Amino acid sequence: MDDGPADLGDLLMRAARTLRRRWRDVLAPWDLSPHQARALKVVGARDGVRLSELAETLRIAPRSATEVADGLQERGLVERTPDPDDRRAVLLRPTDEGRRIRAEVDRARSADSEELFARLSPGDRSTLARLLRSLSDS
Amino acid sequence: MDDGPADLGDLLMRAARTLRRRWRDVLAPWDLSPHQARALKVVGARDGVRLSELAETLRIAPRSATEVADGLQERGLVERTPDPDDRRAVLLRPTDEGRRIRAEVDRARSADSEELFARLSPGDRSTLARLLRSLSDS
DNA sequence: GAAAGAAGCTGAGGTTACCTCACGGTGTGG
DNA sequence: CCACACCGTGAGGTAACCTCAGCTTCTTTC
Repeated sequence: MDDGPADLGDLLMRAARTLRRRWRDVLAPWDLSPHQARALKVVGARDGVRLSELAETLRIAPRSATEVADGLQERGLVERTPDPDDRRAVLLRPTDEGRRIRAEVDRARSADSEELFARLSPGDRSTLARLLRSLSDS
Repeated sequence: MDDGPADLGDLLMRAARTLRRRWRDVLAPWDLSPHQARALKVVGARDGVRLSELAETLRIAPRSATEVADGLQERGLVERTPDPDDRRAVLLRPTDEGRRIRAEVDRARSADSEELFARLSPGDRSTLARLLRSLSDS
């Protein structure tokens, strides 16, 4: 009942938590962790992504990217192929199944996002976008 | 350089990540995890907090609250005292040191928060507060 | 005024998602 | 061609969660 936190930081965190929880729920049917979903999206985005690129994009250590890739590969969503240009490197690319799942998840997520932000008027939404944009990163 | 994500959900997450990272940095001097800091704040808020209350406030399992409390107790920031009204229960209360640290952290955090949100005009700040509030939880 | 059950905390042990370090295979600049 | 940097991954560790079981203590119910 106390909608207490007058502090903007708290409010931002709280809203983010709501969104994160929702996203987790949205993802549940596919049994993907948020990170895996994000990785799948990255891998699907352009064709052939190096582990190191994935690590950088996800902002995790290279070793951890290996693990995320393992998880996705076990589920048959991505496959590892050698990089023809650099035999040290491995390229990740989505399988057909991976592409399909990626599309489904994308759809579900944006539908959910729509639903959440439907609480705001269009004007409010664009205001929010502007404000959040100016807060991101330095 | 790509301020790419047109999606409000992404923007919100991104802003939250910025804030979270900052908060972690702010906390670093005291070697406290975000959760510990939050717990310390809760314990300091009203005098004598049960483990179970702490768990509920932090939205973690009771067992996990025990661990958070352990951590804080090891650092000498809180102490466990038996609840006079219910001998099953344990009350957490801050030590003097705990109170001191709590105040310092509070100050540092709100200073940092100020600094971040200073990018926005006062009007924008209150608009943001309103919008975030309406997004929180259901 | 017991006896049954619920509630409070914690020990034991597991999971997840990270990490660092070391290593073998591979490119690259002097 | 050689020293060095870089790629992915095995090994092993940590932090922060979790569930389940167990002990102690209320509370309710007959």
